[in-house]
Amino acid sequence: MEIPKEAKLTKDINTQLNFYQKEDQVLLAVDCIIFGFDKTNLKILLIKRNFEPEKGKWSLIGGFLKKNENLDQAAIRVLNTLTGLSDIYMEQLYTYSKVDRDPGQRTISVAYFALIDVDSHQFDGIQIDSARWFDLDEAPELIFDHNEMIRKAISRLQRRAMTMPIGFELLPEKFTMRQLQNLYESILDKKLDKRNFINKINSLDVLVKLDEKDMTVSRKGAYLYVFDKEKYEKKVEEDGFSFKL
Amino acid sequence: MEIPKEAKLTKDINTQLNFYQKEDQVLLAVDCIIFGFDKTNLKILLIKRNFEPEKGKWSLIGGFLKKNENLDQAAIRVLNTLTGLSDIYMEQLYTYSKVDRDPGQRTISVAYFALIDVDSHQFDGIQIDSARWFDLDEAPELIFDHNEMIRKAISRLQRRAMTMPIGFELLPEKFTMRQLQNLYESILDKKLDKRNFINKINSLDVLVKLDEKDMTVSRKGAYLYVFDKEKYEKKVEEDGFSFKL
DNA sequence: CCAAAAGTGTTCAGCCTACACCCATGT
DNA sequence: ACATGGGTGTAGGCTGAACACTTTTGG
Repeated sequence: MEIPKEAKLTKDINTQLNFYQKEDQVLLAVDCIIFGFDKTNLKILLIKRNFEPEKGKWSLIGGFLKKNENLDQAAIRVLNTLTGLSDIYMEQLYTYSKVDRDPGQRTISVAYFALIDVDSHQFDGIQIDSARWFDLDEAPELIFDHNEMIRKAISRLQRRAMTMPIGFELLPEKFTMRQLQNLYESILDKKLDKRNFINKINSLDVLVKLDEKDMTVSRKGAYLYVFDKEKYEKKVEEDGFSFKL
Repeated sequence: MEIPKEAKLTKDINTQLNFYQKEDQVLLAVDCIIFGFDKTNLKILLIKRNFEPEKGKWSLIGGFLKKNENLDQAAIRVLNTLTGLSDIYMEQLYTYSKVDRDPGQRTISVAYFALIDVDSHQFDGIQIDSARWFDLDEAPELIFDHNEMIRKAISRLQRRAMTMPIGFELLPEKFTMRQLQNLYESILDKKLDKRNFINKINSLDVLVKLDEKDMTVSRKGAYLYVFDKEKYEKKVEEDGFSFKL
């Protein structure tokens, strides 16, 4: 293995581009957009920074990639360290690299987004007192390019919602049709027709209706459903849903 | 601006994660998946490496991010340096970070993909004699995780093709319906019905039929079309196409 | 006159959309 | 008895999919 430690002139352009230049090493950060659903609204988790730069401002949670882990692992570690959460759906979103995005130092940041059910994870371990859930439309101004990250995360989430029922991650195990519809309305940011929605969901044939009712919201009570994980996964592989709403 | 140069113990977990640790800096590479269309088939451009590691094997073109540029710029620079091409559609795809993906050194790679019309860019400047176009299905085994990158690029391209007519980038200025259909068939990897395809394209109302014919392929000749850039851009903003095929 | 590609419409089925009334229950 | 949310079905329009024959002209 030959790794030139310094650039040298060469006519071999092919090689030229591949020099290992110590000075071109950078810090790689991971920032997490954490979407939560509380049975009514979609929210994101933000923290108030208690360190420089931008101390006191709101931001996404984040950390740096370590030498001995990959990005997925770093994202999981960051999420876990700051919130105590583990075993959470996470997906890489996009890599942000504007030269001056962090005024303090050259940092490239890989954004991830996570989906969780707010109530099931009572933050046994919310490690940060300065963390708070915000409704999507009332999120504050964030540091650096974090607002841009959130915008992109929302549009990715919207696309995901059309391709597959996201519910697994964002809903409690048992949930009502109304809650599922609330979730979709939050994600897509529009009202949906109750009957059409239910028909659509039922036609996908991935839910199981229980004999149990949720009596907390209405007098009449609403039937609870669970995902049929097996049917769901099979369906994802075969057709991959389409799901126009 | 305070940037601790070394980690120190602290109870403030919020800060702990954000230490600037020199040792955790990494090299950031950019790899480009270059799709080309030659009026009949979709291809990708690969080079034979003439440097270690993996000298002699086929790979994507790539290079390292420099301190004073962002990733988009690095991708453009890499593409331009190696092929002479400029002013090309490029889009960030995904960031690959397996710890041992490059056995030589810890490298994280951001994959980009580019779309070009093979014939319009006769590689005035193909700087690399060892570069070659491959049909999608006959691409060789590549180094590292480059095959995985290509798979992801193809599926992204397929999704793009459904959201908007990709044609601008991959076709010459004037093209026939058959060529456009060939393009879509290559991307989606399936045969399409001629009449349905034409009806669909026409209903989008973004093409202009010229009085000119391409006589090179058939006795009868086929009408040439150009994109109506204005209508196209307007449409992308308003509806954003949908485009089921 | 034949080979090769271009061009052109219609029918059917499935899916999305819009829409309104009764039900069950706790207070 | 009433207020609140839960639950249910149908008709019309649009869009995607399947499908075959005629036209043109160089050789």
